[in-house]
Amino acid sequence: MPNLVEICLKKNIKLTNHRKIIAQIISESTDHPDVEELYRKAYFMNPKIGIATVYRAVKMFEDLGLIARHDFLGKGKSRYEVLEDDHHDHLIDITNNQVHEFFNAELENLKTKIAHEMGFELIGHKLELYCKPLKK
Amino acid sequence: MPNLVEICLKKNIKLTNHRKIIAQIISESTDHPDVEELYRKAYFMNPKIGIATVYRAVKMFEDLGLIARHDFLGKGKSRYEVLEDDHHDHLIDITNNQVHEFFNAELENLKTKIAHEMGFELIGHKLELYCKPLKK
DNA sequence: CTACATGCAAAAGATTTGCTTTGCG
DNA sequence: CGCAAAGCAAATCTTTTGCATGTAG
Repeated sequence: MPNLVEICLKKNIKLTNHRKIIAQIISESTDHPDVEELYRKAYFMNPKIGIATVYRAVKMFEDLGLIARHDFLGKGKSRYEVLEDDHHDHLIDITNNQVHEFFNAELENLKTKIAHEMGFELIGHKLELYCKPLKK
Repeated sequence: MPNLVEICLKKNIKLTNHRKIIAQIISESTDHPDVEELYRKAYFMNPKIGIATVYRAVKMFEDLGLIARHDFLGKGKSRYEVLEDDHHDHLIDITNNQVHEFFNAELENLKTKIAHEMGFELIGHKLELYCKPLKK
């Protein structure tokens, strides 16, 4: 489990107290929280934190490439997760909106191969599988 | 090239004049237009068309499963394309934001297989490759 | 006449920004 | 003191909605 605070320390990214709290909350989350949820938890830790600070912090982390922003199902709301060195994709259970992460090497190779065949170098990628549970 | 107007006729979906214009514009587009672009072109065809009608029309077509909505690069703006029976994915050239479509059977099979292995039935999926051109 | 579509403007929801204040070196 | 960060509220941007009007069958 990657800790955003440690990552920032390692990269010499200075964190203010407010940003440290926000980074910690993102790190501890396993459910791809949105800004509202981050704000609620940050507010609980320190009621002096405003929502604009949360927005500015996630934008900063995103620009630094430390977290990823998602908008599962195109609901128009950004949800965040710490970016680790490895890459993973997302499977969304549409019956309960739960997000499952997975990694598949074959898939990663195929992505790169397809891009190459089309004359491109793969920089980033996003794959979301929308599913419902198999009936037994 | 699929024509949304014809698809609607075939499915007994009644189109008003305004919706017919909007459907036609979507069909003729190859560049995944956003609402603003659709509205501009529709307005050119008939200045009595309001932007709310465009929003209502694309929502209707989307709910009917006739068009797909994308938000490439998470810019917060919806862009549309006619949904054909076949499925394709998107490769976005980040140097000029151009969208290239592609289809890869191996990839499609792999998606289904991964979902199954995780205990799910694949309903929908979205894959976007963000790339830059290979240097020669 | 009835039901649905539409225009317009207002509302809503997410995010950004301007400006002033705060806080830490 | 000096500068970045943060709070707050206003602004912005996309999309939705309420309501009165228009239109087709």
